Amino acid sequence: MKLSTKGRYGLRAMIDLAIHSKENQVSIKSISERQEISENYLERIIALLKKAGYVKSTRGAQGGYMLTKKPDQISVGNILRALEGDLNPVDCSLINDEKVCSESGLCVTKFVWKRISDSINDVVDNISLQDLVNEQVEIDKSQASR
Amino acid sequence: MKLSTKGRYGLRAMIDLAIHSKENQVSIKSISERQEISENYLERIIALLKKAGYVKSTRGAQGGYMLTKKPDQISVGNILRALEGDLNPVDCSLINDEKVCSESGLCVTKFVWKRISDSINDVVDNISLQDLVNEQVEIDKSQASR
DNA sequence: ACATATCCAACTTATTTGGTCGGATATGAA
DNA sequence: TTCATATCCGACCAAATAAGTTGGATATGT
Ligand code: FES
Ligand code: FES
Repeated sequence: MKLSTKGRYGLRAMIDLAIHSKENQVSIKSISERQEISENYLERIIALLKKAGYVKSTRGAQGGYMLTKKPDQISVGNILRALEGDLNPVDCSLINDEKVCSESGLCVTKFVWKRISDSINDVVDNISLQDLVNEQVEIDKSQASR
Repeated sequence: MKLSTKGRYGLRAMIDLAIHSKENQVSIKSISERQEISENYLERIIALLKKAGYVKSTRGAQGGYMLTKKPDQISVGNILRALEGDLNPVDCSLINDEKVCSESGLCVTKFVWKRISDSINDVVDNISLQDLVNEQVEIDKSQASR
């Protein structure tokens, strides 16, 4: 029941992008330095976010990445699902309508899984990237004044 | 972000025990047959539940397992945490006060992890084993009358 | 031309998951 | 007492997944 490093690193990368890509392109290298994540690995993570449509890129010198939308239009749920796949605690027909569970009619644990799933998705879909950026700005402010 | 088979099998085993261990001891073998879980593996899972204090055993012929408490005194959260460890999406100081996260003062993702964690635990702590037994009885009833 | 970047597939290594196996021990019943 | 039925328990194992690396191809501003 743990998120992988993809989800954790990827969320930090998106916060970093939201803060730094307002006008300029942001390179993998600079994110990697600020966030202390391996350049190579970060590249693969951002590729997933690009494929999911939350990030766009420009190649070549002075190139880099930017968000495709405003941070308040991207939820933490969007980001985590792009990186981790669905956030359901089990693969169950009731939740993701694949035909995984046989005899789902007799199954009672599915009610538990469904409620967990709903609650997780509810939380992450109601936190936007902008919310986290705001928190970060607050933290940085109080750090600066020490 | 998935539960392992331990959690899934274990919860089913506990429901089975709640239904069948009202007066008699219930053997691994019989649970394994009803739930279609390997005897050997189930044994290891139930050992965890025993260690956590939700199940007691009697050795030898006619032996087996019983619950230590009434099903309404055991929550799904109790069971899942005994089998899976904590249900937090990350190992973070804010949540489980191990000193895992360095610079937690600067970290903003922890707010996300905390809210996910709280919501999961809230759900599972508010479903009792008895609730699931009741659902199961309903399902069995409607199956019988077909 | 060249330094700076992204792009991308293949590879590697470490860890976790999902078991199995073999025996030791306990106990009710014949 | 013997035997079948159980739990107990540590060691072992294979497959899958996570986590990260490597090497090169391609694009582009200066
Ligand atoms: S877990 Fe999907 S129906 Fe039981
Ligand atoms: S994840 Fe624990 S402080 Fe950031």
